[in-house]
Amino acid sequence: MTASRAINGTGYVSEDVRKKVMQAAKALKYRPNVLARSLKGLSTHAVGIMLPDIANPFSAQLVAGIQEVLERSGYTAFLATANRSVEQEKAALRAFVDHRVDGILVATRGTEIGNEAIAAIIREGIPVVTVGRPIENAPVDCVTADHWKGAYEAVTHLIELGHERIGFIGVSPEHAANLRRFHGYEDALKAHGIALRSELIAGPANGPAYATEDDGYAAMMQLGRLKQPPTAVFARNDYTAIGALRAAHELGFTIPDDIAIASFDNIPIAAFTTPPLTTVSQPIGEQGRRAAQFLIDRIEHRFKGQKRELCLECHVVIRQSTGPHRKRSGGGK
Amino acid sequence: MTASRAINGTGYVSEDVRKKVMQAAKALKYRPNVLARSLKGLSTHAVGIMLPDIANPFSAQLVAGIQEVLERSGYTAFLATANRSVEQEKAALRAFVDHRVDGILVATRGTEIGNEAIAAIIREGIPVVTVGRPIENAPVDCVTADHWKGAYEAVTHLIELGHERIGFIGVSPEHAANLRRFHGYEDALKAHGIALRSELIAGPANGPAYATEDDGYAAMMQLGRLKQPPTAVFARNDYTAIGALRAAHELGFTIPDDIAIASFDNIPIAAFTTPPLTTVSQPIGEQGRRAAQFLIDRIEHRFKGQKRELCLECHVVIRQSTGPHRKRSGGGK
DNA sequence: GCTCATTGTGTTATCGATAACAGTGTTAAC
DNA sequence: GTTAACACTGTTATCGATAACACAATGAGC
Repeated sequence: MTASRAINGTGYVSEDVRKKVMQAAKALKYRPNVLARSLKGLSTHAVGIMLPDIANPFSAQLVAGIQEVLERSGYTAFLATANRSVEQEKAALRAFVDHRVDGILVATRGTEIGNEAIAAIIREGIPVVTVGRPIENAPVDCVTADHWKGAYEAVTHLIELGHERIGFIGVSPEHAANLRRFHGYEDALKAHGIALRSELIAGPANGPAYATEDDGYAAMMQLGRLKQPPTAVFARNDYTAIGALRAAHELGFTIPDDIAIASFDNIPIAAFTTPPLTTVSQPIGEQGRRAAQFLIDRIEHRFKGQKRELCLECHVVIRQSTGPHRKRSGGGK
Repeated sequence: MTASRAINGTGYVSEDVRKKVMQAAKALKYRPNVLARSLKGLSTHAVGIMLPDIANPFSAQLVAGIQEVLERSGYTAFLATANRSVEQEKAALRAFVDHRVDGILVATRGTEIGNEAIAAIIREGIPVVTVGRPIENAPVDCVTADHWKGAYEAVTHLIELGHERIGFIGVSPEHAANLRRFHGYEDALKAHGIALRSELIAGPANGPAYATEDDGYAAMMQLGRLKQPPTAVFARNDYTAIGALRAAHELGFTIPDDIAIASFDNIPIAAFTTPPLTTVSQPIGEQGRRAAQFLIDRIEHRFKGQKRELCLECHVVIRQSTGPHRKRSGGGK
């Protein structure tokens, strides 16, 4: 009808009629049916956000950043969680597509299958932007933090404190290859002329997927029982570091005197552990804001290039878990 | 077409045709258009979950519980966060309704306006179930934990340790009336013949809405500077308690010897503060599961009564922040 | 006065799924 | 052998919004 024109302000409508329509709309509490609209291929003004999980303080800050930008542009966000199950992730992505969101932000860890699912969505013409998960072979914009550099600087910090036997906790040697944080560790050692020792690398064997507190506990137990344990470890993330702390205490090590621990993420708990953790902080909110902007640019056809990638800086937060290193009586080869 | 019958398994379709349709569907990667379906008033098999925010570990556990049940019944969940803004909450609820979810789970704190928005949704025929937020005057099912009893038991624990001057942190005396945790505090004192002293109640003046770490800090500063400070405080939630801990340390109080602190929620950090917090744990996952079941019962018309309310038990987790009370030299009137 | 542009309004068709109905053929019942 | 019941399949109309078009009425320009 003419009503559609009046409400959307498109085409010719006399002021007179327009007012009447608006009044009637208010009186009847009219709300346009988003579904009917999108059935015709129009925008739903909704975007989906795919998260690894919700417990994660990372997710919270990321979503806050994303929402800030989305709201400003009139988009609504629907969230979904994968809970580390590729099945759940695929189901949620499908649900987003089925409900015709205008675009999707993906912040889960990468897997082969997941990447294929994302590529399929792109092929359907729905824009996708990932956070912390660059995707090869598909025109998917990506925003990340420089995990490599963050890890590099944290490990350099350990080296500058005098450590030479520095372990890595949170991934098995076989799966370390595609973990940027591991490369940062590796390269920092190399840059200071320290040889990489695979016996100082410990973590779960289930691929590069994730690493939990329990994984950290197990890994530290393994390293702590070596004839010559490391004098410092870099943990892949704070949860892993917390598990490592627990193991170190049980083994009777004093932190940081016997073993210094640094990690990654700077989650809130990291400031409250005993001792508080030295860890790498990444600009999460900013990643969310940038990613959201990338997505909106795609949705509104303001950016049509092949692929944009953005990498933001991290910084090391120094706390007591790496306090000044004193050589142990029998230690230091 | 006949295709619809084949795919949905309704009405008569010969086995022969059914197979052909299924094959074609697979070949074309056919996905039914949920929107078109719901345009006809049918189910979208999606439900909305309205959360206060995401940082909250409460949200995480709640969603996990909810998802568990939803998934089993073939529903997809879309989450949204209110971030303490009634505006955002209303916008998100409207978005859920616009996108025709089958039902909504609401876990935000109550406000007058929010309640009215929920009542309006119910009137539109969309089932709503709330968690921890009973709503008067509307047929909204609700699942809660017994905050009253939890607080009652925590405060009783303090009393049994010998405390008599027990403060309450996290709400101003004027707004305490509709806070169940406060009533638990009040009634525990009364039951043990201890008079309520309004000078020992401190919290933000901005209504019963919420209380943060900063609120806890400010409140403890206020109580700690009294001529006769309390020997114990009960904090409305763990964040508030953490702020209170910080203030107490700054004021030079030793916890628990000078002031014992108990709180509510048992968030993960609570086990890692110095000293670890005695706090009340509520069965969050179970609340989520029950609420989800309530909602599905409504959606699938398996329950048609006026209103169901369910209240689950809490329990006190004793840690070092309330360690055995030793009378202070000059204290204890 | 005629043509044409401009402004305003109503009509039809469409998106995809499906309910309701209208057919066709086949078998069973009396 | 006629009627009735059943099995199957195709047709039409519908949900709500809107693009595309058709049709008025008005005024400008020559």
